[in-house]
Amino acid sequence: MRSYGQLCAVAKALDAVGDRWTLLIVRELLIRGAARYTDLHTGLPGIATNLLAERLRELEQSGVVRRYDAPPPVATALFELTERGRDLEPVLDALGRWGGPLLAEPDPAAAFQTHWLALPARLRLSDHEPDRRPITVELRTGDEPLTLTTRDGRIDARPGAAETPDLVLDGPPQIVIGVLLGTLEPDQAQAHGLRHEGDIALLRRVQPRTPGARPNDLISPTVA
Amino acid sequence: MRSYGQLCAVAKALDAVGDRWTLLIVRELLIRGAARYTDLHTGLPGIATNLLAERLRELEQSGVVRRYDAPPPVATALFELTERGRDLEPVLDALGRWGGPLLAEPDPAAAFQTHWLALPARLRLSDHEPDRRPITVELRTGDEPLTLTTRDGRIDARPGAAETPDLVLDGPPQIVIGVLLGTLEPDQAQAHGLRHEGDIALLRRVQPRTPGARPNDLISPTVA
DNA sequence: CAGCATCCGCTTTGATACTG
DNA sequence: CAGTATCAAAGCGGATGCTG
Repeated sequence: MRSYGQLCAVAKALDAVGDRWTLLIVRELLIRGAARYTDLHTGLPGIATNLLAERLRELEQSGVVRRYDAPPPVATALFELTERGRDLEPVLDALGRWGGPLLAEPDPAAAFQTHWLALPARLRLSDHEPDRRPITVELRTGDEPLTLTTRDGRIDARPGAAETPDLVLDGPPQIVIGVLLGTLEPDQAQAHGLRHEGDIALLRRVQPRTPGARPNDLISPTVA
Repeated sequence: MRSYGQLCAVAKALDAVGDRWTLLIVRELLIRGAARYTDLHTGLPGIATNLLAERLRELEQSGVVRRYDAPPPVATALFELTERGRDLEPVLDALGRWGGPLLAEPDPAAAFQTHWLALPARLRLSDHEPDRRPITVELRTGDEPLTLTTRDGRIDARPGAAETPDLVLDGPPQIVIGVLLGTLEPDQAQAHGLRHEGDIALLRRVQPRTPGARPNDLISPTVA
């Protein structure tokens, strides 16, 4: 992109990561750690392959992304964030918090991939009772299951099913997101297609405590 | 802009404010409060006038900006952020913190306007001794002076000179920024053109205490 | 003058095809 | 798998003109 040419920290940041797709590439790398080109391409539905290649080059150039050859027997190129790149997490966090309410608008054409939930899960959920036995929540709401586990007061998110989940949530993505973030009450969520197995009361242990999210905020009137 | 079409809070946020210039328009409105079209245009050097008009329309559409007619005798249109728009402040804050180190690269072509300092001043400086007499710092480093004053532990920034400043800083923008944020030691700053009148020791009262910014971080080796 | 709209050349993006 | 090549469409930047 052409530089804004302004001696301003915000403008300089946007010079580096303000291009179309760039921050979503960072999102993918924050979620996945190291990733292959193909992983990034499938995690960013809609991106043109030449753009992905060009953005990765620019991000490498600006010190946000590191590219390296995976050791044998993998023998493929991998991309990962540098420390400077991981420093973008607060930017993604702020954008995600601001954008959260926008998920309420029904958008039937929107793509959804379960691993996208890993970022809000790590940034916005936590374990309020870290001294009790760890718990495992399995989400079934997209292309693959996602498993959340508590560890040291924080939440880990990993793709795949859990062996012995304490709670399984199954339903439309918007509803699962809403019930996880506490913007949708469980009974409301069930009316919108949420199904669960296990102890739904465990949710309170990980939901954000911060007020500010009013109940049903995430669900627009047309849905609710 | 074309939507990313992804059910992800970050992608939705970028759908709304990811367009070129959009977040810089929000920056101007965060700094200025209410602003006229012409104020925005001069505060955003390089933007095409039709783009500014189009972005303002989009921001109004998405509930970020409110447009209204100023009461007589002003009789001009004013733009200001809605509450939803002011909620973008953490996004600008995160971007600015990440972009701060990029200001170190010398960029002779870059434009600079003093009022841009008002945002980092409010977000990153504070008064660590709010019970003492308020202080006033005048910055002379761009198109117009900027005056910082302490109030209730926070920092107000207003354009214009101070009547009786406790400290006046004068010098190149990068140097003044560095010395304010504490990434440049006063003696180093003086070697790079900083001049001051008054009590330079007052700086410690408002500089960020957060570590993380290492001395001279803001000044690249080629400058320092 | 403030607040745009129009026009035009240039750059960026998106979609698809192709390659080592 | 990991891209490059190609080309049409959309977006942007700059200049200019219009309107209250």
